[in-house]
Amino acid sequence: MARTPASRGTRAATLSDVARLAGVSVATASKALNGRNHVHAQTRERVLEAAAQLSFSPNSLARGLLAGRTGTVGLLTSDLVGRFSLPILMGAEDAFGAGQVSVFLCDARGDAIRERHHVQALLSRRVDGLIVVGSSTDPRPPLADAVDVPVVYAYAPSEAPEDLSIVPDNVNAGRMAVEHLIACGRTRIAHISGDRQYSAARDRAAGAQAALEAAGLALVGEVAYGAWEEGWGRAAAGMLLDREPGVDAVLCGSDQVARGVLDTLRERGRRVPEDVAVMGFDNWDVLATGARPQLTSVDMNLEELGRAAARALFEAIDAEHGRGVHTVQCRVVVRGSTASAG
Amino acid sequence: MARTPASRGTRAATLSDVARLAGVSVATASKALNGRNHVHAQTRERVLEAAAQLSFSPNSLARGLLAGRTGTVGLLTSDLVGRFSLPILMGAEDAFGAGQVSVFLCDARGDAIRERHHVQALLSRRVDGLIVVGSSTDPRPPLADAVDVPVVYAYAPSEAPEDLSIVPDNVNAGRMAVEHLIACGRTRIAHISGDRQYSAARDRAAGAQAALEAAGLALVGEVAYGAWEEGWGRAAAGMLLDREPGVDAVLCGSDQVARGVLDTLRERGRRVPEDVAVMGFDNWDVLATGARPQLTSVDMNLEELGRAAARALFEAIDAEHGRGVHTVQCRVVVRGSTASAG
DNA sequence: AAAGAGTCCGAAAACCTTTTCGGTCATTGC
DNA sequence: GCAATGACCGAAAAGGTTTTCGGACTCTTT
Repeated sequence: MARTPASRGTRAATLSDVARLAGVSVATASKALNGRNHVHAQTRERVLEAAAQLSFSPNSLARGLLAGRTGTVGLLTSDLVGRFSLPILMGAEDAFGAGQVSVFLCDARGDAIRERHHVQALLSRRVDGLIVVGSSTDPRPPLADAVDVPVVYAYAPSEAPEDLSIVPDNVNAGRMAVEHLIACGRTRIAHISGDRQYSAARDRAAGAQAALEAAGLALVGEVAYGAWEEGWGRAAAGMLLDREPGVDAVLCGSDQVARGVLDTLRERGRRVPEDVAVMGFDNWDVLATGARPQLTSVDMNLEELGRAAARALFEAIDAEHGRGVHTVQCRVVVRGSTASAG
Repeated sequence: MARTPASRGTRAATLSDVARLAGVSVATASKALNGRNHVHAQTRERVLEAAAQLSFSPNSLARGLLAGRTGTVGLLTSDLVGRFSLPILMGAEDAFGAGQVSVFLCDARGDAIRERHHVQALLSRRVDGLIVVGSSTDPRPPLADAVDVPVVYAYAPSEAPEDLSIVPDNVNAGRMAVEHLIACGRTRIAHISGDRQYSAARDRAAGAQAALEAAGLALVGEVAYGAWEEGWGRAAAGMLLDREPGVDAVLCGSDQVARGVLDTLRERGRRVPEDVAVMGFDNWDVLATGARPQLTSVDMNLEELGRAAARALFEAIDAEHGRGVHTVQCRVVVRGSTASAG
């Protein structure tokens, strides 16, 4: 006999089946399985045994329908392929997965139409909350639809100030980077960054310059904005060495840029870190640990950001909705490219 | 008044609300909204209007409870952080998202206990099917629990031959790579690969050697197994040049290894591709396009693999369950590192 | 004008679980 | 022995949707 969908295995056991096998009513079975009041120990034992025998698993749909809560949340990303969504997603999944919450994953591909479609689908599935993950740290418009569940924006803050957003602290990241270079004894520090259109680039530069001023120093040359690519790093490093041969540290806007800078320094015969220290941002493992020497980088703690977003959503579901933009701190991961100058 | 969870917004509108506003019964409202038989056009219009006014969105829980189908699937990955799960996940999400299916994402972190926990949770949510994504192409044990919904294994095949698995064709990938190098006029081809423990490394090497034999050639030296790291590529390339100075092409086990090989070739004064052609596997964009010259690489079409897994799951849900291991073809992405030797 | 056909709508059951409330039984104290 | 109490169990409703079936109404045909 062909295995049609209807006949695939025996239909999952229901509470009625368990109750019948245990010789009790469904009400008693429910109470026994949920550890509720006033069930005789012996009866409970019978019910548990029956449930195990039928490998009973309560239907979450029915439960959710009744309770008005589903124990699910939606994770709406606009750019799954990107480097930054993933760790955030990991952290969120981590924080939720520890409890009883399951995560719906949706990728809007940066398309507003698709985003609305996904939001509608999630609402129809009665998610308890929503996390919206952006693909850059630039603010994004809030969700188009009116949603009656809590929403937390992660990485990219919402443009609406009354929304709750959790973002990395790029300004402080720039500050910490420069402070590390200064602690390594560097004083002639240049900054080769990525695309100026990105607030991440501007914020990091602002933080870096603030730290320099605080130390009574100034940047060597201007901030060199360009692209988030190795090729830009190579080219910009060449120009920098031509114009400012005395530079003793290069802070790079990303690890990709830093890889390019390292290449050019090597070719020009500058030793790293003895002659010039190099730092990146993002702590992208494959780039940072494959470099020669291994690359010191600022980690944005994205996984922690994801966990923070999940926690914030929990709180918003259970009680009051938080507001405004919160930041997650970053940290410097020290590797060979910034060993202290003897 | 404090906004308690109960008072957050007005409770979502139900079909009864719509029916009442339209002045019809819930049955009629349901039929009108679902385009069913025998509803007067004018009545339907009234219902649609009422639904729009209340921004009614049908409760998927109730629908799923009744239909026995939820329109959800579980995506169980063992290694979300890894490079390979993500595109597969993208492709699957893509194929599902086009329809009416939502995806539950779970990361088991490579832990069997956690995996069982997630499977139980997914079954309790009555998913219609399951995709299990491995973190390497080595076979993995099948799911521990008996599941009464279709399961498709992606990337890592199941050890059980009666399960349905969809994997990249690594043997053919190796073959295609060597054929490309031969087409570029190379005859003295060496192979520097990654960790021998991985079947991906062994399969690619086997395919490469088969293609060489078919062309009446032989590998220069032995296959150099090592680690999936740039450092190994640099070291192995050094040894290779010492032992086999006449080599005119290096096939690398991954793009990371290839980056290391490129570095050493440059330092030894070998021009790429004029003197030595270099190829990688994986087509990891950030590594391949950042290299000098840009790196020719074999793309495993992982996103297509994810789509194929989703399609296979669709079929298994609707009808008969397929069996055995299916492969997805890969393709060579040509860049500067293998330009034809004049 | 009556019968038949066709069109449209509504009542009710089904899906599965949880919770409330009432009922049964035994036990205990007087 | 009787009433009160407590322990345990079961009936029923609720949650929102879809579907089936029967009923009511209208229009056409003879």
